[in-house]
Amino acid sequence: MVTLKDVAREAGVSPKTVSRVVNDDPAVNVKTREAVSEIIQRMHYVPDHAARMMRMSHSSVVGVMTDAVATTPYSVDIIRGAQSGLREQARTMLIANTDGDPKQENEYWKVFRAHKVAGAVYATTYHRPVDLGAPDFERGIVLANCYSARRSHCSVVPDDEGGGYMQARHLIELGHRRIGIVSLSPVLRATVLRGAGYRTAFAESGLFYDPSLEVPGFVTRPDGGEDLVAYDASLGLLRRAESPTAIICGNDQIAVQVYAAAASLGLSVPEDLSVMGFDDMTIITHTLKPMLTSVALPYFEIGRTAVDLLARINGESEGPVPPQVLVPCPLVERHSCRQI
Amino acid sequence: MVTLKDVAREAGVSPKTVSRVVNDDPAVNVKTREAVSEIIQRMHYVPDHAARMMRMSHSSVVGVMTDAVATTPYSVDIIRGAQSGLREQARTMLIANTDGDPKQENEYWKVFRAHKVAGAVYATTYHRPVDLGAPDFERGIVLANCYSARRSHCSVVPDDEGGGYMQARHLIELGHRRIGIVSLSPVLRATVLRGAGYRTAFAESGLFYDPSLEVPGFVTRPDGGEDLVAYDASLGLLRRAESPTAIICGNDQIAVQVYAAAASLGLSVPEDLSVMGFDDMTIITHTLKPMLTSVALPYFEIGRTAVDLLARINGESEGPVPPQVLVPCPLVERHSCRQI
DNA sequence: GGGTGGATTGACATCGGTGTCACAACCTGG
DNA sequence: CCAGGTTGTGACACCGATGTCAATCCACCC
Repeated sequence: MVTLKDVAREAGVSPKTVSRVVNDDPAVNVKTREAVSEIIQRMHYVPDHAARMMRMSHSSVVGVMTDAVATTPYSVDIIRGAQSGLREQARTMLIANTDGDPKQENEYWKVFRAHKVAGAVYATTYHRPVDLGAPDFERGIVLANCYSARRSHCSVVPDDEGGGYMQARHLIELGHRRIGIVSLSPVLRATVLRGAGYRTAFAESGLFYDPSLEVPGFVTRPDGGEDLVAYDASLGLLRRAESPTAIICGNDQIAVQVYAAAASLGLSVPEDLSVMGFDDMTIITHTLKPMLTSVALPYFEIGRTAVDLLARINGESEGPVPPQVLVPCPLVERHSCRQI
Repeated sequence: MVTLKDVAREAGVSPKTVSRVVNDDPAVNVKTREAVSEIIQRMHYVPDHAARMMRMSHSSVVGVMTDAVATTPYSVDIIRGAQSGLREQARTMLIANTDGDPKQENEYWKVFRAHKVAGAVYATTYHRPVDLGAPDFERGIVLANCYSARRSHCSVVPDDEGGGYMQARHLIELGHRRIGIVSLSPVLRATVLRGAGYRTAFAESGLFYDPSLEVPGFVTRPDGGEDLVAYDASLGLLRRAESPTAIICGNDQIAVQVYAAAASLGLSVPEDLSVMGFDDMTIITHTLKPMLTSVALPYFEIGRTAVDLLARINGESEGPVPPQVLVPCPLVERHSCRQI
């Protein structure tokens, strides 16, 4: 390994001077700097992270702890977003996947401490409350896609209520008046929030919110798993005397089954029925025919915002540190909704 | 920060003895060990990774570099698999997402060097050849989901040929004789390999491979993007005089459109048409009605195998170091294929 | 000529662990 | 009772960087 001393010897200067060049200390003569830089290049010198970290007693690494961000495809974009932000901060990412096991979590908090990480992001697969307990970790923690019920850490979450509002309002603006809803499991926070959004949009336009037009697309089995029953649920909706002209779906998977149910009744999308998804999983939205209009979960932005917030908490960048940041869920228009 | 010395002072022993306890050195009296352990617990002492790494001049971190493992959902399982293996090795993971940009890659190879990572896994989104050039990195590198055309690094890749063989053979065993294929873009290595698999299965059973029954489900646009045209492609197949009784799909997205095309012709799956997917993306396979039989891409296993291989390269575990490991693609039976 | 001050540079201690080697205490057998 | 071995422990240097502070050089001014 090439060390600072090696470079110094080669350049005929002291190690400290090389250190100054490496760290862009302005108090170095231009000629010296150039000579040393040249030698650094030539010798492929890379400063030893461990030594630097030890001396400075903090590292340029941020820990990211997740329950199982891979389970829902695309929530992994939280990781990508975080990575993108960290790159700009010239930081790197130590990642820990705990499968939600508190024992593993504790272990990894220790690992983070051992690595003296500059802070941590705790990301979850679903938007939900978490209780971190009192992790053995003294640096800043930011929650991503989850929030602390006890408000003990600041959090970055998707604006599900706004997303629900967007879904409903877009359809209302297209002229729809009878709008069915095939929702996610009612225990999910997202379902509650989006429901609030629907109602706001309905109320704004003087529409009556008819509870019988909202049916669950997933049901919970006794064993805790979930069954997707959107096909039958939407069939029920579409067979009603006064059937809806549009259906809002709790996610894009539900939309797949709504398409199938409509097809089985000889209805075509969007001529006979407008369909609106949620999540904007391109693997589905681009695959359905016609391509599905959906409201996106801004995972990438959530990850990015989380690391930005972390930098603020650590005082490395300017700006306020709000206890919670809501990231908007943008509407992505494609071809499954039409004016009536 | 609590240091080794603090613990030593508190316990009335030398720092070296504490170090021995931390590292499970057997040459410590049981009573001493217990006393020291107790104090370590009480003081929440965590050994400083940086200091240890500096002294030992290697770290317990493995670098994982990816182009954009998040793009295809589930290929992120490579990361989960790697993590799972590393956990057993008591290692952690430094992750770098380069978006395939060689400049970023070079930057991150340096970061890996600076961190003295024990080795690196280079993972890609699609199964493809890569040319790493000569990265400025002296530790072991294992390729995951990609391979070196110049055989300069060892690799772990899915057995696409075997997967194609499984798809075809399963349908043949169910009695199908006219089998259509809606494939991926022909430029993909996966397409070529699976094609070989189909042919092997056909030949084994004395079936004639009819090229007119194979049509592409994706076409490449002039701008390099891909359009999913499986709907029309499969319509063409199904409208033929002697239409196929089963369709093999290049991936699960294609299967979605095959289902739709079949529905539009009044054909139902699997009664009138058996459909076989590839990739086993549960978000699709569990969503389609009936649920889709598919061949899984073993991303998790690929990630795990890659870090196991890395440990072998580094001599930390026993076993041979083959230049390439093929991970089988298992068939996952659901309800979209039936006996005829 | 001597003093002043800014610009550069270097000597040295230090961060928190671990390797090396010496040393004390305790056995064990002749 | 002592040589020789085993066991347990500690003193000390060192890994590779950086902070502190002092030294040196040079231009400039009175």
